[in-house]
Amino acid sequence: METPKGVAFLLSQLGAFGAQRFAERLRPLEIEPRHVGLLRMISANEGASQQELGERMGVVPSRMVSFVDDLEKRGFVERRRNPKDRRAYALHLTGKGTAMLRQAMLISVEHDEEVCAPLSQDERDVLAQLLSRLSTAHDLIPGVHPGYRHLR
Amino acid sequence: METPKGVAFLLSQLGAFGAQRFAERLRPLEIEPRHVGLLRMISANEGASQQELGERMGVVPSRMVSFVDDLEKRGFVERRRNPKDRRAYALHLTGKGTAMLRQAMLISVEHDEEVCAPLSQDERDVLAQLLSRLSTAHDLIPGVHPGYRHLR
DNA sequence: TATTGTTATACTCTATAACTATA
DNA sequence: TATAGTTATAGAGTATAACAATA
Repeated sequence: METPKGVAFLLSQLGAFGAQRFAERLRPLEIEPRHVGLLRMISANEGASQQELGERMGVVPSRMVSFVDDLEKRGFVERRRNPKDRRAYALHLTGKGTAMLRQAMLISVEHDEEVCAPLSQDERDVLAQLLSRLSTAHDLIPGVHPGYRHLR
Repeated sequence: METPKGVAFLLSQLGAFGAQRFAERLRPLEIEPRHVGLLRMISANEGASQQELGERMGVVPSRMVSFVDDLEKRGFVERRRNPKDRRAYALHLTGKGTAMLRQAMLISVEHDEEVCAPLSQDERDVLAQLLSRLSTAHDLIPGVHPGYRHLR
């Protein structure tokens, strides 16, 4: 029974490897990949409520609480009461949060450079294009990682 | 702050998506992706000891116990005492285990087909070749998923 | 003493469901 | 009654360390 050389296995293997390396790179900032994802999500949807974001990311409400707590404790995010509906919060990045997001994005670029280092520039372009098409064709949401999702 | 379009994120996103789909496909067999990995590992290393395999897969000894337990309970694997060293087991696939592995490999091929469906045959070949090169360049072990590894 | 496998334990993560406050 | 957010809780997964048998 030979070793699988399928594309799906390689994607999963490389994806998991890259995610681990990215987490290591972020460690000095005392932040995790999923927090970067949430910071980006808030930045792209300023003022959205917790559950709105949770729905887009596939995160259950109770989990969103501690998730946002993490970022609020560190001073990266503010929960502002929505005067129109005082049950809901409006989430906003603080200056500190914006700065942290920017740093994380820089690390993300470095990380990408490391992952693609074995390829020429042309090859990277081809790879990026093929992966983008797969991602789109399988209805994956840009910037949303399926690891956030709970199945079923 | 724009959506990341980096290769590393796409790999992680597609890899996680594919892993979830593969797990769904295996569900009727009441087996999980990691068990398939272990079956394959045993098949490729008949007679190896638990800890030998654990070392190759990056799985800690205590975890290997319940891992192998799972497969033994289902009758897929046999623990045979090694007469040369009666502390160690020699792991072997049963006929049932071989049949299950074969079935899982068929599903794996179907799964690969699904993941690659949006691409032409030529594009799949290009993608497979680029991913293989990345995997090799980053010293990933063929058929061994980093998710089995504990970091540090 | 060292090594293979096992068990006990403690810790983390997460989903479900009950709860509160507002609507 | 319904909804946003929260808390309590229980279950799964996993690593560490202590342990038994054998070397």
